Amino acid sequence: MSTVGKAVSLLELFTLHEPEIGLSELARRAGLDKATARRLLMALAAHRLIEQEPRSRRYRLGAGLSRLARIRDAHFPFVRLAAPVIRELSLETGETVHLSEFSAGALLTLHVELSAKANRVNVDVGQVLPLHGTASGIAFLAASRLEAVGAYLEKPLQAFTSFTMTQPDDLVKAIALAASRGYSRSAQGYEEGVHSIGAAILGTDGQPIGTLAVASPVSRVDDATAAGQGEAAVRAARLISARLTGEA
Amino acid sequence: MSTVGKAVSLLELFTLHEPEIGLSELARRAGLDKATARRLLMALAAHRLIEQEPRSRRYRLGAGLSRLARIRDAHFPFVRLAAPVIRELSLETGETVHLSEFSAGALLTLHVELSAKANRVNVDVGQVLPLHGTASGIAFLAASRLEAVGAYLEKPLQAFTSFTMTQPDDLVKAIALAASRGYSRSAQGYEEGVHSIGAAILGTDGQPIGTLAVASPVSRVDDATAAGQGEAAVRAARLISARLTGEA
DNA sequence: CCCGACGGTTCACTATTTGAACCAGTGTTT
DNA sequence: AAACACTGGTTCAAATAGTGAACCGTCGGG
Repeated sequence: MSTVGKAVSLLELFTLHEPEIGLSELARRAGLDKATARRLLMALAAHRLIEQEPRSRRYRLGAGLSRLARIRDAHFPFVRLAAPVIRELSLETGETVHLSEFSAGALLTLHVELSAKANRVNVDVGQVLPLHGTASGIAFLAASRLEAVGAYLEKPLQAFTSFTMTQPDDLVKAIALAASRGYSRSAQGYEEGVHSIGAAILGTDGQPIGTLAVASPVSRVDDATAAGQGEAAVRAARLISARLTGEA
Repeated sequence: MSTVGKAVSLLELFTLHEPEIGLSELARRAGLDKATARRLLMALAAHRLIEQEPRSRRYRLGAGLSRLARIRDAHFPFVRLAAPVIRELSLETGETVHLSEFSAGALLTLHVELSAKANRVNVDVGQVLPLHGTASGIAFLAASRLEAVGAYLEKPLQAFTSFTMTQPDDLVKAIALAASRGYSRSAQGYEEGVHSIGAAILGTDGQPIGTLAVASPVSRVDDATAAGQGEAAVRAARLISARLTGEA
């Protein structure tokens, strides 16, 4: 791997649950030598992508990231515009709702609004979702150009659970159904016990740029509930699309 | 420079005003070979810190940055908590107000709320402010521990304008005055024609973590105006500090 | 139809990165 | 209090990864 890749993978070790990590631990998890990890951290720190807590000497993500993200968000205010709609949808459905952006062949989870219920689905910001096997992915493919779908189906489809669709034919049917309904439905295709309803969010050129999904425990969802969530998800996705393109 | 440093400096070429740049332009500005720049961009793109617009083939900052920034902000919600207060202060004073975070020996501008007036001070997100020579810096030093101030004064002080304080003695006096008043005042110490009032924002341990500053054209500020801005800045800074530490 | 941009690729050369072994400090266990 | 097991941090010869001049093909004016 390139040294740049190694440096970035150090950044990716930090999570919402573990925002500060020590040198040895970082080196261990990244599979790097301590000396190497430190040199990379110092290089990142010089540009403020990493900061070191002076007292504990532990490392954390730096202010430079906030800065760069602000530049990106100003140009492409996806999360900023979508967040309130996601929140509203979560309150309306009572379920966890997450927002993903398409990036490098997969969906990257950018924002999550958790259900208030005790029995809820937990999703982490940063989780990478495959296009097949998740409701978000199916919804995304259903809104994509046919050639993009074809290219994706060329590659082998990894199974994540025993429910994951791995046959291109099955996937094509699911995509067609999602296209006709406007939303996708998927149960346990990526994680056991999770039911999801997904809808695509479109950019200015009409191409999908991301998705939102309502995620519930399978036990809580029947066909009628799913249909209701679907309608709500489509409305929310359309609202975000409209705001992105400057309407409303 | 390390390859990591080069890669990050590519990221830093993107600004609010120029959020998409082509390969040759990036290489030129970073002082890198085209082949090198491309390899670094690919490494960054693999981790979604960079994206490439498929049509124009130009590069832009990637979704991975939003993700990492969200992790940082969740741990350390500085901008999120401060932004509304900054906005309020800008409306109240009618002037540009900017928020900075201390990082690696300097203040990094994270957020700006511009004045509605035609004749206003413009500040860019990402601008790095020195501790001496800016109202923000003086306010920060005034809230810092004495040993930190001493260490900073050891190093030579660069002059940015003919008004920049470069004598440690002068700086000590300015810091003492700021400490007694609660806010700092600086005219044209960093940029010609700009008058600023700064106030420090304190973290949970009582140590300063950043500043806010009201920036006006010098022509618009007399002593009474400055005093008013100072009081307002202190109130705003205290409010942000309180919110950071969980109060209010 | 040429010219000069552009994005992208190749490969011999070389400079940067690597990691085992080494400190020093700290807190726990014996 | 001595031994231990961690931690963060440093060094330098060996090896790997990075570099850039020269090369495509393409695009858009003049």
